Amino acid sequence: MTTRGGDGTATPAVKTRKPRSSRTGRATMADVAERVGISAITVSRAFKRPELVMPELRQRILDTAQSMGYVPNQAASALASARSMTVAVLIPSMTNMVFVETLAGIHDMLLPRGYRALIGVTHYSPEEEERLIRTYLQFQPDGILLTGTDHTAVARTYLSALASPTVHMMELLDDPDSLSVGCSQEEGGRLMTTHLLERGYRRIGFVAVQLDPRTLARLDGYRHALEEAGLYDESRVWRLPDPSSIHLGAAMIDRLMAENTDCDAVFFCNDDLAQGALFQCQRRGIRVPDQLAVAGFNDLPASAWTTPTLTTVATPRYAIGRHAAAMLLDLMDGKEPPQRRLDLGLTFIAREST
Amino acid sequence: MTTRGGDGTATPAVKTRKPRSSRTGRATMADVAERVGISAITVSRAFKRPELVMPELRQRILDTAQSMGYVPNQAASALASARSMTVAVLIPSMTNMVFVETLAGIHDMLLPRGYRALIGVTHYSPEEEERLIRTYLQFQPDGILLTGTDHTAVARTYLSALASPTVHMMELLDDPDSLSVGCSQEEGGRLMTTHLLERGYRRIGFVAVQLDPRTLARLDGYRHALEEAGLYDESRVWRLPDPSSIHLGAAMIDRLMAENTDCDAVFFCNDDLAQGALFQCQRRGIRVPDQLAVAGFNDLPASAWTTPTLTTVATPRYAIGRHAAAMLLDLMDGKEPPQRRLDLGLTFIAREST
DNA sequence: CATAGTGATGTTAGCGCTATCATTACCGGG
DNA sequence: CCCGGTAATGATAGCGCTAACATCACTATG
Repeated sequence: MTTRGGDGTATPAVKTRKPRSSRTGRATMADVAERVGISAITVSRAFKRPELVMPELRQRILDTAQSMGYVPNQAASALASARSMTVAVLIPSMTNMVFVETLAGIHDMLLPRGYRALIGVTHYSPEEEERLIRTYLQFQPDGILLTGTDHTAVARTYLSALASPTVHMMELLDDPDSLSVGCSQEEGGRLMTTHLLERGYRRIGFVAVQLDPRTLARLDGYRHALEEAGLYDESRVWRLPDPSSIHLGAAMIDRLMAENTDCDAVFFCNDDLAQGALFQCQRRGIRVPDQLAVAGFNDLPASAWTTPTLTTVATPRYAIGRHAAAMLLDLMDGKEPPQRRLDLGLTFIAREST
Repeated sequence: MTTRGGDGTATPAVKTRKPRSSRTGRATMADVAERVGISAITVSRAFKRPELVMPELRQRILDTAQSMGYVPNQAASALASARSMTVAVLIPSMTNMVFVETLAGIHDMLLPRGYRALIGVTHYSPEEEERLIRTYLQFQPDGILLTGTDHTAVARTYLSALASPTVHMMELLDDPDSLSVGCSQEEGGRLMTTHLLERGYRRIGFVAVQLDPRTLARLDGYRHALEEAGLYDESRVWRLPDPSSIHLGAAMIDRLMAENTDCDAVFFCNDDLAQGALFQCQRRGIRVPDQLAVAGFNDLPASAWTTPTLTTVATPRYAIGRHAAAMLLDLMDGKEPPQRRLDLGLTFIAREST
């Protein structure tokens, strides 16, 4: 007495097992197993838990698989095991070397452990980030790496509800429930400003572009340092929402000259801008640092080679990527990482431009 | 009379449906269907084929899914439909802007069509590329984008056997079975060399680094142009396997000076090197282009700002990414692309350094 | 020499979704 | 009023793999 309709299909038929090669034409685990004369699970183990299979048999399985052009199906594996071996990584930009180097650190830590990174670019927009989180959650990532700490409310809901381990990179979070690896952008801004003060500059300007949270934190550091010295002047701060570029840095020099600024030093929120500024100063015959000091942030490769070389603050982005990935690996293994908030510090680099 | 052993399990039992939330704690399609009071397949259709579901029902499904925090499981979808909606993209380097911009073009074309890119970095090694192809084939990508045309024999076997549509980027292939989008690197080398000859330079050097096929093709173009002019001299060619960098370009200037070269112009195989060379010339007081002309390749952003500005050849890498992705989309739709070999050309840019 | 232990392999069931076919309701035309 | 056609939804059966348990052969132990 089954719920199905009586005898239905005359007889269950010969159960046409036609294992050889799936729909897609690719060989399956069952095909390999049949050829070797064993069961599929042993093939699975030969790949995933080699120590459980006798060496000679294992070798025979691998050889056969190779000769049949067998490639494991990751989707089937992920479905059956509930582990995608994938980490979603969201960064604001791919044309900014800072994030690319962070990615390199992440890759170098994840790949040897068998994890793959799924990279998404948010273009500095929390809304786009939310959209990407939604998309990438479909891949059931075993972990998530996010840049920065400003996410939309909906994004936060997704992340907490689905409870994939998540680590925030670049900025540091004080919330004890969250994990973060980075450095204090505010301290970086303060460090540079203090240096400029020590060098005797008194009318220090600041150029902020993109206006992402990290840029604004640097601006805060700059402001605090100048306020403490009683030298902060809002009129020496330029805020532009445009994306950063060498071109924009050069244009800012033109603008400062046109506005007849009284600045004796300008702190650009990153090295791209500062390099553009140096190039334009050279073009216009503005003597750096005598007439105008120029400072940057991040320490890009070219900054050690411009004329004059650029004073800047080096950020440990490769290390940030590595450590964030390492922290995530701990979490994915169910281990508690040594620290939930890892400050990797900054390195101030004094060069000729100040 | 079934092949299975008689009545076996006493009665088919209550078929313990415990649908609410899967192993992973996430809501499944069945959960959403149950809540709405419909069958799972309709939920599937509401997401994938919305035109097949009545608008009000569809809205009710989407709302319910949203409220339950339902996220489709991509692995299950891929397994059932044999479509991963994923494209594997292999590039040689991520710190080289050229490839990053290619990636941007690929993304911009694929994402709106619902495809995701799985990015792999080969570090200019065909062996590493082969390894990555093997790894990424596990994801059953619906298409593959490769950089360049030199792949290992094994890699070729994988690609032809598994027959995922594949497009080669950057270089052009003459093989009518393969698809490629790019520009002629050889022509680029020839273009620049011809320009230098026209400017009156007669002792033109060439610095090749990394020694990847594209660099060597540029070198070929340089050699052919000089041979035609009867001015080729092997002693003016420097070949270094090192990765490209500003630092190396600067070091090459030192080396040329130390070797007391008679070159009146040097064609660097890319802009990074050429920029480093310009920086170092400035440092050492070598007048460019009077004393020594400097030329690059690729047209990076900074090349328009150095002192002097850099003569170079602009490569259409963003367009290459876009067109390669478009070609792949055609193939994945089963359509034959308009052309199997797409030359996007090059733009010669004369500036102050020559 | 019975027994528990260990190592190697197999059986079964089901992950969450979609292809395929089936079903149902409703429509207009002859 | 029957019929075929269409639009909307459902039932069933897997996709290819692995978790969990089962089995079997062999070894060490008292």
